[in-house]
Amino acid sequence: MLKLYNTIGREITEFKPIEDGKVSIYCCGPTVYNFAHIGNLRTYFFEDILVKTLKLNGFNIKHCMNITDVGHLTDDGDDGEDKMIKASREKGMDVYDIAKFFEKAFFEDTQKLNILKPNIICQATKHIGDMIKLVKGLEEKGFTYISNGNVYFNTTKFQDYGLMAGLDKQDLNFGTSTELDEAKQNPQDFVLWFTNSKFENQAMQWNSPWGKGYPGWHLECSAMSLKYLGDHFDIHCGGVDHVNIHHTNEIAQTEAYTGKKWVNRWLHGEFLVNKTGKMSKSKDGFLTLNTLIDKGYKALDYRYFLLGAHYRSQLTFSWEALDAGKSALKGIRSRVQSLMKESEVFNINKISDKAAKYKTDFENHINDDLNTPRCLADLWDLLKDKEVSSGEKLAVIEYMDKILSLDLLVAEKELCTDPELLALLDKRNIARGNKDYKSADEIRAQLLTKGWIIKDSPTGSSLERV
RNA sequence: GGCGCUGUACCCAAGUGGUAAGGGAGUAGUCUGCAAAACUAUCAUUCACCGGUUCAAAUCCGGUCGGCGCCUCCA
Repeated sequence: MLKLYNTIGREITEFKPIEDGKVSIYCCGPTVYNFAHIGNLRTYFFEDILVKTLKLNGFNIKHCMNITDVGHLTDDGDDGEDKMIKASREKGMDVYDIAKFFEKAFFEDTQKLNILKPNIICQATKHIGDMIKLVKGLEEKGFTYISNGNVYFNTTKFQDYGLMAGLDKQDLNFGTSTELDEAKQNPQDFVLWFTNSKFENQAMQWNSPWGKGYPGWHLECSAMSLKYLGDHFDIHCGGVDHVNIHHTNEIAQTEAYTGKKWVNRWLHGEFLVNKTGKMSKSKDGFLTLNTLIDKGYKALDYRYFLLGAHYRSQLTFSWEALDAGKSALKGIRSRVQSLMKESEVFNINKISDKAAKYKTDFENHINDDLNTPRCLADLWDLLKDKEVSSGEKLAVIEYMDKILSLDLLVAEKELCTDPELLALLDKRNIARGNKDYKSADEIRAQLLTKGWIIKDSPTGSSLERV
C-alpha cells in the first residue's frame, strides 16, 4: 500500500488515484533564466523518486512539467546575475534564446542525475492564449478587477482562499520586506495580467483584451495543467516555498474558474540548506551540478547524497557530507562489481524467501512516504547478508535501482583491452615476481602517464582508467 | 511578529511508546614489495535542556533555549 503525505490536511494517507491504474501529476518546473543550483535540483530529484515509486506500484503516469520562460529576463536589479546571461546578451542572443539555453542546460543536469524526463513539457510562452482564456473566464465570473492598468484576482471573492497553507492562522507581515502594491484592494490579491509592468523594459509582451502585456506568474501552472491534465487530477508538487503564495494562488484562480476541486494531493519537497541557510543565487555558495563535477564528483554521488535524507526534511549540504555519499556509492559499486564477477543476475521472480524479504522491505519503505534513507539501509543490509547468493543479490539490487537510479549494475570502470598495454602490465608483474620493484614501479608510472592505473587484487592485476 | 519545520555520535541521517537503522570519518586487525582496493571487528546506557503522563518516552503533553523556512522572485 502506497502512503503519501498531503500538504492539504498535513497528513500521510493512502494514495488512491482518481482513475484506476492511472496517475496524473503536475510538477512546477524551472525558471530558465539561470542555471539550476543543486538545491533546485533536489526538488526534481524528489519528484523523480515519486514518479518512479508510482510506476513501481503499477500506475500509468501522465507527468507534466512547465518551463517558466516568461518574465524575469530584463530584471537587471538582480545582483546574482549569471555571467552566462551577460555573455549571451553580449553575443546578441534574445530572451527566447536565453530561455532555450537554460532549458537545455536544465535537462542536461537532470539527465546526469538519472531523473526521468516528464512526458509532457510545456513552455509558458507557448500557452499565452490558454492563460488569457482563464483570465477571461475569471473576469466573467466576477473574481477580478482592473487597477492601475493590471488585472487582479480578488482573493476575498474566493471562499477557501489559503486553506491548504493555513493562512487564516497566520498573522502575515504584509509589506515589511517589499513595498505594498497600492493598486491592490486586498494585500493578498495578485496580478493575473500586467499591462503596466514594474520592469520598464519587459522583453516579452503579448496582446490581450486588457492591452499589451504579460501574464502574472501563477497563471501558467493553472492554465497548462488544466489543458494537459484536466480540471481534476491526482498530484501537484513543487518546493515548500510555493505553499503560501504560488500554490495558494493557483488553487484560488483555478477552482474559482472551474467551480470545483482541482488537485487531490499536494507534495512539497524541502530545501537543501547551507550552514548559513538556504541556497540562493544571490548568496555565496550557489553551487551547480557542474561545479560539483568540476570538483571531481560524479552526478550520481550527489544523487546518493540526496537519497540519504527524507524529502520533507531540510538537508544540510557540506563537502564532507557529499564526500560521505561519494565513498558510500563507491563501496556499493565495488561490492556489486564483485557480485557480477561471481554470478549472473537471477530472475527476480525465482529468488529465495530470504532474498525476497529485502525486496519487500524495500517496497514497504519506499511506499511509506518515500523513505529513501531506509531504502539505502535495505540495500546495505542485503549487500552484507552472507546467506543470500550473489545472483539473488543482483536481482534485488537491479530491482531497487529502478528507484535509486544509481546505475548500480553498470560497470563503471573502463577496463583496458589494449594488447600492447596489457603486455606492459605482464612485464611489470614478471618484474614484480622477480622482486625487481624498480622496473615494476617504472612501468606503473609509464602506464599512469597513458591514463591507466594498476589495480592489484588476489585474483590478479588489471588496468583501470584514471 | 505570525505560521510551519526542526534539534539524534566527529559529519550526514532514519526512527511506527517497547528499550537507538544505514552511510562516511576514526580506531584495531587481515591482506600487501610498494600503491590502491577489499575484508573483519569496533564505534550513542543515550536522543538540546527542564518538568509531566505511562509498567515503558528519542517518540505523547507543557515549558525553556537554539537552528532553518515562509510571509518578496524563489526549488
